[in-house]
Amino acid sequence: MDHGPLSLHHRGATLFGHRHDETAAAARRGEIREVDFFSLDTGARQQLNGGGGGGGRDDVNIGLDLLTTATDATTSAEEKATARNQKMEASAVEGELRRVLDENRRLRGMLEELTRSYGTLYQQLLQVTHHHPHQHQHPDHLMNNRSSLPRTHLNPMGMPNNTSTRQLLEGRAASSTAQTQPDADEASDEAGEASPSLSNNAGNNDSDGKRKMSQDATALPRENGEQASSAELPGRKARVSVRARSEAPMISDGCQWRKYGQKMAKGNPCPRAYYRCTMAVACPVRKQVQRCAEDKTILVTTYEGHHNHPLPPAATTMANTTSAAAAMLLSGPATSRDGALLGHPAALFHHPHHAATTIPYASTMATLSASAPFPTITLDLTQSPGAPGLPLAHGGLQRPPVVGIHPAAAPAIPIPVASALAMFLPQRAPMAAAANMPAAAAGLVSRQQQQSVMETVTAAITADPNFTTALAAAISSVMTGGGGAHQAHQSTTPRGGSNNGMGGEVNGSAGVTPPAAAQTAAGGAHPATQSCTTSTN
DNA sequence: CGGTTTTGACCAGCGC
DNA sequence: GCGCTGGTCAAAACCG
Repeated sequence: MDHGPLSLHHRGATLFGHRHDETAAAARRGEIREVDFFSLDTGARQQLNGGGGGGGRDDVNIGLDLLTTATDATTSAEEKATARNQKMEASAVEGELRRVLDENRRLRGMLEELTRSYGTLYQQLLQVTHHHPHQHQHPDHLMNNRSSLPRTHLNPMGMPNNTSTRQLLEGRAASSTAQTQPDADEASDEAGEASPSLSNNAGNNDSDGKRKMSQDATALPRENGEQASSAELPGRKARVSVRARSEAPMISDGCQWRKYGQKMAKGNPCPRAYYRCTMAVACPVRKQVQRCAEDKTILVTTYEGHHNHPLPPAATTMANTTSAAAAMLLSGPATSRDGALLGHPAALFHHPHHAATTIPYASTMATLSASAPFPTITLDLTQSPGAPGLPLAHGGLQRPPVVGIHPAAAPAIPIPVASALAMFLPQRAPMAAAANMPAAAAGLVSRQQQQSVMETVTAAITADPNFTTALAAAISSVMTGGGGAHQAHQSTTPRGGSNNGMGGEVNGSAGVTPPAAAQTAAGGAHPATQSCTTSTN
């Protein structure tokens, strides 16, 4: 705001004057994205054209001249002085532009990066959660009672579902815990979840059933005709709440939404808006948008339901986040008690060997609230390490950011993000060993290799200011290092033959489970998330 | 004109 | 049973 015409003016000048060097350099550093560049370019041009009929362009030309004619021998001394001044000004402008560029880039890429990062993180969390033996200590019926319903809502944004992830995990878990029966059931469960819900809502009108619709609609029919057990716990639906700083009335998550209601919620002067997805007919996904009462710059978006249609790549990032978060919420110990929910992942993350490892750029708190009417996980994207309003200030670390998992009624337990990865890594080998894996497969993730991978992960994350890239690289390293075990586990899954890990998931799903495949493909189509998505799936 | 937003009304769940 | 609250519906208004 403060930059106003000046900044735009500067942008224009620099864009025209330095795009060949600075932009290229920035592009090499990965700091400038195409969208940012062109948006700025457009904005600058608009500003230039709109304000003074080409006057801005003259300034731009001056800027160009500064660079090209400053050493011109034919320039008069006066012109040289002027050029010198202008060059200094250009330098200042350049610096200002860099700052503005960076700010603009961060703002524009904020949501995408956040969602992508957290999607990845929570897929990791999901995986870790599934590693936890507690999950398999619960009887199958308990799992069904609690998890069947919510799991139909696990993909609030219709991400490539967690099917592949869960298959992977369940495969590991099955081999690690030897409790194959619940896993098999869950696997079939997931097969059902991966099935399209298109047929489900084909005859469902909004006018029929009202709230029942939102429950039944999200209780997708299983592939084998089995009905989701939504009726078992009609009042409990998984929700994923995302807190993010945004001046916009609604965060752009890649989906199309139609507002169908607005309500004044108790205790909040800001109205709560209700949206439903309009990307497909009868898509059951809904979301609520409300500003935080305490800080109106914080936008709280709560997702609920499961898309019954493929999503654009942009939407899969949020899908990854919300779905994995919901999965983490719901795939924990088969209990709705906060303490248990807390204990499960927290115990995992407080690994003595890795708890001290931190990732510099993660900056969120995840709040599990199972005591609410709906089990809700809140992803707080406002816990920025940088300045307020710049949740992903790439360079502005001020404190070790953490991911916390805690019940609503308890103080957050900060968990170093790398612990998630750390826990993800070292657990693989022990789990593999416990699962009586082939020695060759289990040996792929030896202690030393774990350490090496961990170091690689840490190095990648700490070296790259781009958290997403770093995380992708980290996870790629993880998957590369543990790929053997991974695939060995994968082969134990009911559908392991089709989904042999990472890239295989995309390819395999493309012809196996059409809707999930479409979603998976959509997710995989995201250039930046591909490595993460496919790796973790 | 079709899609979206607005807004009052309705309904269900829950606590007292 | 009653009131409160959250969630949804649906008609009217609005918009491109």
